[in-house]
Amino acid sequence: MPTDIERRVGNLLNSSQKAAAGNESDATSSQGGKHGSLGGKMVKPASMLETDAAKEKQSIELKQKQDKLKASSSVKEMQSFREKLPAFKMRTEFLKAVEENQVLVISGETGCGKTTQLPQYILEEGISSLRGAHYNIVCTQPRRISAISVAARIASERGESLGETVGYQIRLEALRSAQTRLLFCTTGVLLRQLVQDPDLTGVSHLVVDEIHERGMNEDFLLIILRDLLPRRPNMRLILMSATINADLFSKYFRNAPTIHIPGLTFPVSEFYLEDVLEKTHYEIQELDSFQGNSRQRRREQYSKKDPITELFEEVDIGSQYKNYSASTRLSLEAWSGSQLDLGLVEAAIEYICRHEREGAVLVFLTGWDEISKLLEQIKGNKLLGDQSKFLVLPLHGSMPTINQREIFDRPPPNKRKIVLATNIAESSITIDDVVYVVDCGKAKETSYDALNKLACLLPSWVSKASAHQRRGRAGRLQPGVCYRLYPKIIHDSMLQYQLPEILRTPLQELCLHIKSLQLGAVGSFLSKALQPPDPLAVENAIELLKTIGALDDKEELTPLGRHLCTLPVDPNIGKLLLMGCVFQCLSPALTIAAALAHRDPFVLPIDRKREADAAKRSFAGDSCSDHIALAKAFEGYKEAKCNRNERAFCWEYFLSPVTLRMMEDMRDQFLNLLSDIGFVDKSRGVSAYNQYSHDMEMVSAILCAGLYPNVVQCKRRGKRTAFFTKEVGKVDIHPASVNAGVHLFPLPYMVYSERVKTTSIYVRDSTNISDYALLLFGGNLVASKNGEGIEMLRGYLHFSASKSVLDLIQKLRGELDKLLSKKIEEPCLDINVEGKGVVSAVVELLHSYNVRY
DNA sequence: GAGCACTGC
Repeated sequence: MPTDIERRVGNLLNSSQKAAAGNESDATSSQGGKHGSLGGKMVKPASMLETDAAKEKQSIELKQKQDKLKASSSVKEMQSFREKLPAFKMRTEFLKAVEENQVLVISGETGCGKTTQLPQYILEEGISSLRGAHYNIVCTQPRRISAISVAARIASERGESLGETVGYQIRLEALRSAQTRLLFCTTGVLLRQLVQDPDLTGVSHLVVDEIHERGMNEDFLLIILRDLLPRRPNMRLILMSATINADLFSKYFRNAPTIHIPGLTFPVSEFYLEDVLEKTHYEIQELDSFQGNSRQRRREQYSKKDPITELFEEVDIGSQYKNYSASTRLSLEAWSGSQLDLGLVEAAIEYICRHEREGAVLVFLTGWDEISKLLEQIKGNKLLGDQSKFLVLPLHGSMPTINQREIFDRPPPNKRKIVLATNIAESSITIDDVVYVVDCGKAKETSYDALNKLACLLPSWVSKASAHQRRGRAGRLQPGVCYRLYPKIIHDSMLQYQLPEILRTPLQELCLHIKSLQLGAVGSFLSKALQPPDPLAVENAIELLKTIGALDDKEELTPLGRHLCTLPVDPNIGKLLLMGCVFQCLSPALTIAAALAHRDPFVLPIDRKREADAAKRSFAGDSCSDHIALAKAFEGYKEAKCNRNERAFCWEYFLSPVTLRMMEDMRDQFLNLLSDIGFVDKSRGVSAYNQYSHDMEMVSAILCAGLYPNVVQCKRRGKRTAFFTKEVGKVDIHPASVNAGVHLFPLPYMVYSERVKTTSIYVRDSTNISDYALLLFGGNLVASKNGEGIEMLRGYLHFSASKSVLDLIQKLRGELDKLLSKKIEEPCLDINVEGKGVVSAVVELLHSYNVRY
């Protein structure tokens, strides 16, 4: 480091200490924190504030309105449709059970009407018996789309407009009013509401739908509810599950009674691999170990086969399949459970198109790569490649086709629609005209390796429940057929249900949420779960929260931790937001936080991926940062929007307009929350918080502050760079990153937000940062044992420099930490006044980096 | 040197 920098920083530091001493008397006072604000628009029934007389009046009005609507012809027509649903036969029994039991478990198969009818019965009955004003029914859904569509459906069945008696509330969007008595919301919204109202005082009936999916939010909610019920003896809890595993939930709630409702769907016949081979005469070729990509082969040999696939390899094909043709038996011998044979998929589709009646085909594949390859293969197929007869559409969460109407529309006559999808089509997207399903039987699934602190995303066999759900996608409007491209023996040995999400993901955000709801010690709280997570996974989460300063040694929330609780994002991203405010990089912090918390706005087109890659790189410039690329892309979008040119802009730069709009709303939400907790004073205008928004060094520094301890060491290996992290050693930069393929980096470290094991251990997003950024904004500094440097991350990172430089940095860091903890305790403190010298010293030091490593 | 399951506050 040049000596003049050392001198200047030293001077600045000295003057800062003087400035701080002089300012002590006129330090700004704290406004205190207003935690947990949701903008005051959440479940707070107007009835709570009203007198009994007013309630009585409201109940009468509700009944009069309902009676009037019931008499209308459209509602009568709806009523006769509703009476045909299997749920209708159970109406009386259901209402009686709700009356008599605090907890009730409903299991009902698809098409039985449980989601649309049961909450509606409670509402109708309540209003009819003049209890309407006292009712406040809340029904949770795991997905935003279902909260809206179910609420809309019920409003129309009742002949009302959405937002009157029936409404919905999802993040950043609500349609409800003072008259709303039945509210559909996402589980996440209800969990946030619990911060302000831990006893759900306004709720008379709580319906938790789709609990069989075992999402993290739903499992978390169930623990809370079991503890809450004794405090709310008048509240009713109804749990709804699509599968018949109701026993598990019933037992969890002290043997709560269960009601089963049969389904009403069209029959779907099914064929397994052996039948498909007989029908198609397709011959599976043995994977030749001497040919093809040698690396691929090696990987396959190293990776142990899963137990289900192994099981099939022990089957004696000759005797097991003696009634099948010789060619089928040969194919079964050659079949590899670990590698999907796209030729087989193609053959199955071709068979359907040649021999089956009309109707759309839905193909379940695992990911982008398979969809893309199969699409290419189909293009070259003599029959299927005819674009006048076949409309082949990819359907993947990151593909631009995701919002195209074509997916849902009926194709013109004599044209067959073929959709190549991931499991997005299993529950999130419903295509009504599907008659044929081709199921490869696998899906990419996250798992969490607590020992190595490693998240994995690997293809694995789906559960029987998922296979059933996929099959059901063929029978929505008429009888259908499901072609399963795996042997029946594989199906029979699949897990009954997928492992619950709480056992498959890192738990830091959940742990922080538990602390914010004051639910006691994290470990003992989670041990009460339906299926408690691995204690090591809990320990890892708590350790991380301690490392970032959200929890103290006693596992209690620190002032920083309390701020992080109010932000509906992962704790690291929350810290990024706070540091963005403090160091006046607010705009990029909001954008980057929104993208990391929601989804990447860059789409991944199949046919133009090189161009898409180049577009992303053009935003990054020479920053070596995916995060800065995000910020720049968003800036470009905002500018284009000012010129009413955003559609063309998104098209040109491969951005998703839907994701960008969501990001805009999320930025507003974050800004409001930051203002609620005092980190932003809106009266000063946002420009006051954007002084360094275009300063790469400062933006990188707040990224470091937020994303720590997610640090990668870049080590030069000849003409290339190799990357390492503390927990897993060598990692690779994800090929979709702007840093992929860069051989040499200007700075020695990276920070990242996501590291996932797929075909290799990848860091998905990264920003190249300097050692100064890490020394000032990373973890605690510890003097090396030999006295010749500084260590971080328990000795994993080592910084050596002259003693004078190290002393200086330690001193500056000490001042910075003091300033920051004061700021965290008093969010409205102006650090440019309070710590004038410290901030300028930090800025100067971050900019002094011109030494290439 | 080569890849991007899906939700949600």
